[in-house]
Amino acid sequence: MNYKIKTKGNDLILQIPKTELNIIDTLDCGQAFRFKAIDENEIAGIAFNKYLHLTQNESEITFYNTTETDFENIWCEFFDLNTDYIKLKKDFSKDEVLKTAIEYASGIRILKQDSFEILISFIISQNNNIKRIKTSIDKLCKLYGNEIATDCYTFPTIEQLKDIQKADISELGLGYRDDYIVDCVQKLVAKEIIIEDIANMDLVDAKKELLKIKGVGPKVCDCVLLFGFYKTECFPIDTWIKKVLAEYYPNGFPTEYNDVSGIAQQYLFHYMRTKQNK
DNA sequence: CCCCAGGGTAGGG
DNA sequence: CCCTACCATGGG
Repeated sequence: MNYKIKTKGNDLILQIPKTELNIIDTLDCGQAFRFKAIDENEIAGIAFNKYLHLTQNESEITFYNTTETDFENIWCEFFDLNTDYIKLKKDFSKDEVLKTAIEYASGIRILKQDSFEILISFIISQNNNIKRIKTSIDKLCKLYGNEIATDCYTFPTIEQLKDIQKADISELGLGYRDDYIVDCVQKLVAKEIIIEDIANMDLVDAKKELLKIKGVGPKVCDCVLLFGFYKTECFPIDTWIKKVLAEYYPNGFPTEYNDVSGIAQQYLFHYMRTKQNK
């Protein structure tokens, strides 16, 4: 990690340019669903069973009530701080479209999130919109997670969800995705799929495992592998990326980025989805 | 009323 | 292999 940290009372300060980690763009660009922006430079939410409250200026991020131990054990990896995004973005910027998307939101990084949380979240995401995905996940956490602060709930564990039936989660408003969540939990509880093992599999086997779950197709599978297992060669193609490919890459996405195309994908996704409103 | 959303399944050709 | 109707729900 090339960035300096210091403590200030109970808070921890990370010295990093906003162009290398923008907390709002990163936490609220559709890869995570549990953070809410408070204003332009402030955001809070829950990840890895911890409540995280951040503010930011051009050169520093303040992690409120955060120990150095938690930073080193959790947040350093969570924000992918050991990857050189300056080099990545330099390579990406040889491509004009990517260059535009990166200039639009250069502080996006891929979050290394909990694989079970990502699996459930992206099953919910199918043919759905981000606002509604967040609402459903919030309800799931409130119903089955632990309250770690006032009205702040952890994402439930497999154990906490092990007995759920379709009727139990009808209030989440998932529609037909009820069955998919139940099927997923049941396969994990039965150890038909062992989620920890997927991290050590090659891509072909990992995909084969995830595709056993109802409601997991190629796109959800790629999202789970990218956001939940940091398989950066996975390039999820949703409705927005379909538009990107149709509009800007009629001859296909450049193969030279194959091993990190998933990271490039996130800049393109965010650009395409939000450029009109900014 | 319409269309759309970080798509997938089942069923038919 | 490909194609497509259908799938609940809420936001715009």
